[in-house]
Amino acid sequence: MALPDTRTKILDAAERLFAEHGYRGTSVRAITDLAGANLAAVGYHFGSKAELLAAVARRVTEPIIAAQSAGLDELLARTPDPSVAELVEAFAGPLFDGMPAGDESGARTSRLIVTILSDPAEEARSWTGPDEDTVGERYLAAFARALPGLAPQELLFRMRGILAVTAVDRVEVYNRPSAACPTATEGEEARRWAITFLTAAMSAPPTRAWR
Amino acid sequence: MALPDTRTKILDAAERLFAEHGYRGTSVRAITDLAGANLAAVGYHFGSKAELLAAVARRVTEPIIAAQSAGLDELLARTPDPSVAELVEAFAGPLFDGMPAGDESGARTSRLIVTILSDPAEEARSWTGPDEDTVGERYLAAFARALPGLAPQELLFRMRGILAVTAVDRVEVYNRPSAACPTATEGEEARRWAITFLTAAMSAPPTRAWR
DNA sequence: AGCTGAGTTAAACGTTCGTTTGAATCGAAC
DNA sequence: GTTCGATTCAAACGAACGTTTAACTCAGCT
Repeated sequence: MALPDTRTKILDAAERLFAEHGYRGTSVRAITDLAGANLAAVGYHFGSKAELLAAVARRVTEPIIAAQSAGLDELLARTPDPSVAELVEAFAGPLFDGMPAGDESGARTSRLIVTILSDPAEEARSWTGPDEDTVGERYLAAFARALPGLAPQELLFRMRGILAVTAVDRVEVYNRPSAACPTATEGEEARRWAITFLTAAMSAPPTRAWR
Repeated sequence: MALPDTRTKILDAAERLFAEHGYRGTSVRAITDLAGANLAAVGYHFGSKAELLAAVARRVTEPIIAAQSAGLDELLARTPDPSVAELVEAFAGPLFDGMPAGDESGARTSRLIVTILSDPAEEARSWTGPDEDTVGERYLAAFARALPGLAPQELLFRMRGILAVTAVDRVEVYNRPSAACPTATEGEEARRWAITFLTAAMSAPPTRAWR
């Protein structure tokens, strides 16, 4: 087996530590120690700690938004008007993938996303791949067709709710004190619970106008 | 008007800065500078930065859980078996209160709660008032009666979903680039959207057992 | 006037941080 | 064998951090 080079060793260590302790709670020294690399390797390979975070974030989010995009493509190839349940599954499902079995990397990447998205450090919000916006807008349009009569702002609110439920659940799974490693069935159960929870929520009739 | 003493001036400044930049992103010097107090005042009045965070968290969360508890009391005094919609309103409503009008303090406290709850720093999770557990368990029991046939674990998942939706929505409202101050109608709209979204989600039929 | 104790102050403590430096090391090309 | 670019290394840089110290202020009391 080819041993990984320093660059990916640093990426792996940073992914783990950023997920556990956040951006500000992780020192470059802790990353290079865990990676078995020299302190200056971060500066050499990535330029700065903030650019290292951007590289970690891109590596983690790329397969997820790719799966979301592919899922929507499949759906639209089968029918021009997918149901709310199908859209929820295609959108929220990839956020749960990579999780199951003893492998803890799935839970870690989920937690990493949440940690990055909720990190108050401005460095944690500046990486912005261009693709996740377009896939979000495509789903927005599909949901708008599946939910006629729903005001655009309320639809936006509900789509944020999807991200909220999936993200916070993953954090909770990761944080639970006992049984640190969720079993495969637990991960699959959470996925199914989230789908039913969110499908019902998205399918709710529009809120009547105020007053 | 009585000018506030140093202790509350520090509490106010810390609440604002913790909400904006998180625990690790806020220095004691920044707090005392904003409060117009001396650097050593934090150590004198609170002991340490971590204990200051605990004091801020308690001051913010106490009225919210008090309102949640009072709302449940009112509900149970009226009927022994409240509906899911009533329970959602009583539980999630106080998380939206204090928000409206040009006053930005409501949005700030909401963001503070989210920032603290999601902060990876261990100091941010150690304050734990004893009351919020009991009120959570009381709502759990009430929801269990209103939703017979729902497995306890799935019910727990759904209650976490309530917190997730309300919390993340508030962050998004606070973070929006344009129109930094949400108007009263926007705050009230978000509250009503959340109630319908969450009522539908909580009322979903139980997920069928896996396989 | 003199003492007391809570509160404030400037200054410094030791530590950790992200980053930079310049030399050492290595395999491949010539 | 020598040169070269890429990589790794130990060491140090200055800045910022949380905390502590000891002197100082000042109202309230005897």
